[in-house]
Amino acid sequence: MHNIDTLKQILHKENLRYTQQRQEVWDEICASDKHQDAENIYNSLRKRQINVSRATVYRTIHVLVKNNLVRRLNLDDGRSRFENKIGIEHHDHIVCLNCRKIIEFMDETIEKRQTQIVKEQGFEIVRHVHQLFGRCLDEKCPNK
Amino acid sequence: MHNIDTLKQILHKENLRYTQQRQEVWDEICASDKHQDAENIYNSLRKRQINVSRATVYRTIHVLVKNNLVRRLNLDDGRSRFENKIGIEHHDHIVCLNCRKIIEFMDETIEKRQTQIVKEQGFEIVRHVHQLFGRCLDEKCPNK
DNA sequence: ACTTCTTTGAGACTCAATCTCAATAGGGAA
DNA sequence: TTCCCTATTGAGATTGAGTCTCAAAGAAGT
Repeated sequence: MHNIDTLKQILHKENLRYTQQRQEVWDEICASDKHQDAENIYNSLRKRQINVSRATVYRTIHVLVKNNLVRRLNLDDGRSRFENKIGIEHHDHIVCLNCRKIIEFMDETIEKRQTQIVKEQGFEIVRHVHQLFGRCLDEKCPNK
Repeated sequence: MHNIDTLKQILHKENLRYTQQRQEVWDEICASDKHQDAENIYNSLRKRQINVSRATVYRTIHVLVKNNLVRRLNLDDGRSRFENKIGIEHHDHIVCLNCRKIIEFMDETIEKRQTQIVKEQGFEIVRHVHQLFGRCLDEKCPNK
């Protein structure tokens, strides 16, 4: 399973040990296409009888984010959410303010302009945040 | 002073009373072109012998944000920052990860694409967040 | 199996932000 | 002006996401 190798590789690079808990946290993030927060990840693991502490969940996430296996999302609701980055195309997010549905988008024109703007300002870009908040027209959304 | 009228107007609309504390918080946000957090605002007022509590600072900010006199910025550093919106052109932000310098930018092309994308996805846009994080080339930046 | 050094878990702690509630103060009516 | 009603304020308690501590458990080389 490639997930095991990916993890082992970055742990080795960081001089960290390969442990069951770290593997479980990484698996949990990969297993879901939802944008889970730390508490969700913790609960999902506990529900599956996997013993991991909150502290370990948070600590593992840090390592994964630092090494670009995982992206941290801040959707202005007070907690971070996480998504697997491995084998996933870059994208940004549209969020429904009513039902919290998340849609991914990616626009070449915006990406290019962005790079251009940062260069003009004499910056070396590291990352960007681009989120569109609105109301969706979904039937099931409390909006309608 | 137009700031007084602007505030009185929205307070009236919200069935809230015009108070000295609310005026002081609003003045403080208008007085600075920095992107201050709530604690900064609170401290600036205290330093000027103005008695306001933290609770009142936070409560007032909510009203100002809700009524579009103030914009809340979340720059991923754990606390909100605020900027006056009255008489200010729309813009987004570039942030230096080293010195935390903030530069404002605005790009018509991006704004248009954004609106288009949201429409395509069947959303009604309410607001957006667009932030570019990187490293600046400023002499004084701990980066160099 | 031994040793060394890392990791883990439980719960204490931090910090921004919110809430509580008694005391204070707008502001309309008379 | 004074009265009255209700909103607002301030001090401190509380919340909640996230971090830290430290003793016990575990990885991994020898």
